[in-house]
Amino acid sequence: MNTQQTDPNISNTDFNSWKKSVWQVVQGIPRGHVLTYGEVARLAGKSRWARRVSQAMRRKPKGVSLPWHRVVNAQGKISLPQDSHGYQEQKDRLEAEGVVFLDGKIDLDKFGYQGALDQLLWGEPL
DNA sequence: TAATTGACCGATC
DNA sequence: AGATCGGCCAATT
Repeated sequence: MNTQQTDPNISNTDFNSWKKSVWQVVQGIPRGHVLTYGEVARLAGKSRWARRVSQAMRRKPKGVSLPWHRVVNAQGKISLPQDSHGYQEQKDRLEAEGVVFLDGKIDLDKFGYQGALDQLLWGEPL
C-alpha cells in the first residue's frame, strides 16, 4: 500500500524494485495466516524467486518493519533450526495470532493462502 | 577483490 | 521413495 523505503539506511541497489512487491505481499497477509516463500514469490510476480524472498527476509533492510513471521516454508514449518532464537520468536508470534502448530507444523490448508481466501470470502474463521 | 553462501521451491534424476 | 540441481543476487567471508 505504501512504499516503506523512507529509510536512508536501505541499500540503493537492493530493495528497490521487486522487493517492494514482496513487502506488499507479506504485509498483506491477514493476521493469523501464513504464506510460503514460493507463494509470496509467485504473488510478487516471479515463481522462482522463493530464494530471493527468504533472503529479503533474512537480510531485511533496517527501517522496514515487516511481519516476517508470517512467512514459512512450503512444508508449513519454520525454516530456522529449532534451537535458534528466531524459531522461538516466530512460533511465539504466530501462536499469538492464533496459528496452531501441529507437531511443529502449520496446517497450510487452514492457515495458508487458500485458507486465508476462504476466511476472507466466507468470513468463517475456522 | 573474488568466491561462497544462503529463512527455498519445483522439476528432474 | 529420496537425492540432486537450477534459478536468482546481495551480503558475508
